[in-house]
Amino acid sequence: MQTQIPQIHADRDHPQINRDRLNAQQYEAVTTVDGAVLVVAGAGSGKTRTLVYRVAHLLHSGVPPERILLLTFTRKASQEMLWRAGQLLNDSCSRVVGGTFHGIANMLLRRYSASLGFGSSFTIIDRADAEGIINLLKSSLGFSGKEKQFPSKRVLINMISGAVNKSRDLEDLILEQYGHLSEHLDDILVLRKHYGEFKFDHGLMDYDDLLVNWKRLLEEDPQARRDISSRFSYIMVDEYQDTNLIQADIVRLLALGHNNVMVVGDDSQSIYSFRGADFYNIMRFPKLFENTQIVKLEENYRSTQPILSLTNDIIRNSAEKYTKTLFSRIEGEFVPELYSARDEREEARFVAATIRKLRGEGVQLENIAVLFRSGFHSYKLEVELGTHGFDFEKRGGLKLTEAAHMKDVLSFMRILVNPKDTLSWNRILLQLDKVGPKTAQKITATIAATDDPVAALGSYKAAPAWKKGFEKLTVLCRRLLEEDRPTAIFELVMQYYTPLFQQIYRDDYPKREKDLDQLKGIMASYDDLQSFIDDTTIDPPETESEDAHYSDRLILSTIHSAKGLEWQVVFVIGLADGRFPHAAALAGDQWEEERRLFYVAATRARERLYLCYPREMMSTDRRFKRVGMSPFLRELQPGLYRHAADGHAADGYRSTDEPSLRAGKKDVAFSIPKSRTPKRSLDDFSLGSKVSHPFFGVGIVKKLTKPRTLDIHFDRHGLKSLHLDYAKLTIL
DNA sequence: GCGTATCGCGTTTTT
DNA sequence: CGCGATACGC
Repeated sequence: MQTQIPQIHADRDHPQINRDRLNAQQYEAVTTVDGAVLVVAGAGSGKTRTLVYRVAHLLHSGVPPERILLLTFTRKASQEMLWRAGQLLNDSCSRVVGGTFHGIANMLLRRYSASLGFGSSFTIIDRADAEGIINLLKSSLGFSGKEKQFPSKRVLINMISGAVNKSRDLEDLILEQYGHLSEHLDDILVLRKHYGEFKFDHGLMDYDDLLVNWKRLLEEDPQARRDISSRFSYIMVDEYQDTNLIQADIVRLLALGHNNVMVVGDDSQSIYSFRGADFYNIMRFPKLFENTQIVKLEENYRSTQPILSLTNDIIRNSAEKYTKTLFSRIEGEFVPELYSARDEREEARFVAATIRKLRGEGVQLENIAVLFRSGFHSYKLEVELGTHGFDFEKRGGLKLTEAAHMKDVLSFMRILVNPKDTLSWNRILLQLDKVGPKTAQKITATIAATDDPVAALGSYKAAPAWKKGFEKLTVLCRRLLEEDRPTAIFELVMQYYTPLFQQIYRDDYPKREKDLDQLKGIMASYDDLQSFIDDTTIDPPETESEDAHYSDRLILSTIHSAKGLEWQVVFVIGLADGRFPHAAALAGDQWEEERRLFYVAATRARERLYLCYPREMMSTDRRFKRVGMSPFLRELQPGLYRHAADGHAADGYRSTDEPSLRAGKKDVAFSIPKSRTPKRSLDDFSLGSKVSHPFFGVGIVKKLTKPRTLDIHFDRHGLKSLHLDYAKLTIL
């Protein structure tokens, strides 16, 4: 390992680069202008900084800004980077093209729509549209009987989100994530086929379609490919471990003419495989591009050494290809603390009390974050913080535009942009009193069959019960067609929608009203509807409370939403068995991903890290159930953390029933499933043997069917066909 | 057949 | 809280 930072005095570059420090590896990455570069960088090792400096360097070397393409995970990230690069150059980087794969895809597809065989009026759908699609598909296909157990919505959300793509097929996904649902595979395949047709007929595009069509454009239209790859002669990709195979292909195709690609990533921070991301893209990169230069960044500039020692231990067992040993020269006497709480409420109290103490020591609230695996894990804490008067902001969970009332309003904008958008028509019609799924379906079918939806709407004969409301809608649509200013459209829609809104959400409409106000503000900054619609689906705005500019607030966030960020103090809560890793995570790849998720959480901390878990949690039948600490905590070496010294905390811990912690490494094998596929053989199960499944409960083995599949009759759930590699079965 | 009110139950992660 | 099942009313 290198022991000294070679200080680069970049005199031959520009003076601004001098001000900040770059180590030798970063400098190498920044200044390599030609050819493919893979930067494998650990957490907190200056990935962003490397990209920022590279943009600055390219511009300084005379590369025209519009020839640089910066692809990041969120649009915010690219804006932030370009802003920083601009600071470095005392200049603006606004002409550098930066954004997400999906955002850039959208931009290009609008421009080249002619050569792709679909009209330019398409609307983009997200997971919140899944329900509407399911309803329309179900009624038009007449799925019958079986749909009680039919996991259509979950699976459909996966399709929309791009977890299913050409390279990672639906069948694999079902087996991996819904092993016990494999009996529905045929139904799901039928659903998928019709879903594809449905989208095409109604000008809808999901996340995967954006990428697939971008790739098609590059592959099938040589002229477009040449245009695009000569337009962007320097490609940079951040968070490369979160790209899927289609994205990797797009990068390859983009660089076909020049090979100037730099990707930055960390295989041990790959946490998005459920969405189709494949971190092997990092391993494949050198094969894709000849003479790839590999740069490793191993110094961590974020965390103190005690924190780093612990986080290194978290990933010690995971099988990573690019082994990095992170080190830090930031000293710190604070050793990460483990707090074992009696229950969730006490865990919340500990967090609140510790935060209060930290504030007393002068730590600003905005420098503290509480992270957790799933959105609802913070409910108890939110209550607790509320009573203590702490101001907090929650990240993760529903996006602003995914809320029902937002979708309602946006539907009007969407039909104006894309009159074929049956999904939005359906939503609008459902708002009417006495109009349900069936009626809405009939009307949308009529509308879809004509070229002039509004005329069709006008001549549709309404039943007396909902005639009045329907006529109002027709009038609104006519008036909307005469407007093209977004703000005017918003006003018209609100005039119509407000009474309905107050009726539909009469219990809590005041709260939702604020969101609508916010939408008005956002719309005012656009002058055409199309780009407004695209932006809000691809990159939904955050929900903002009234005092958004008052920034001294605690952050509560899912770990996924905390990616790439850092705080002085980080609490990770809910580190209990069954909660983290998520109960449905299977041994093997999914288990490893959960471990990396924990790694990502812990590496967000600069100075202080608190790991907390409750020993008792509410289980499904409203009873309290004792739970142990997360297996990921149990496998840590005891010397790397200490127990929170806070009053009753220590006592609470001593009395627990978890000897494995004190015993340390010795007991590790006990709690961790053998990694990769736990090969259990069929021989272990004989006909008639009694087994237990975490969800279905107790059952009897009835039949051995396919190679590794069992038919089991469960007392409470009937006959299920389970795959040995995926179902968590215990022999009783 | 369709729409609506109500109760009870379970909640992964998201560009 | 949001969603599914269920019962009731037109």
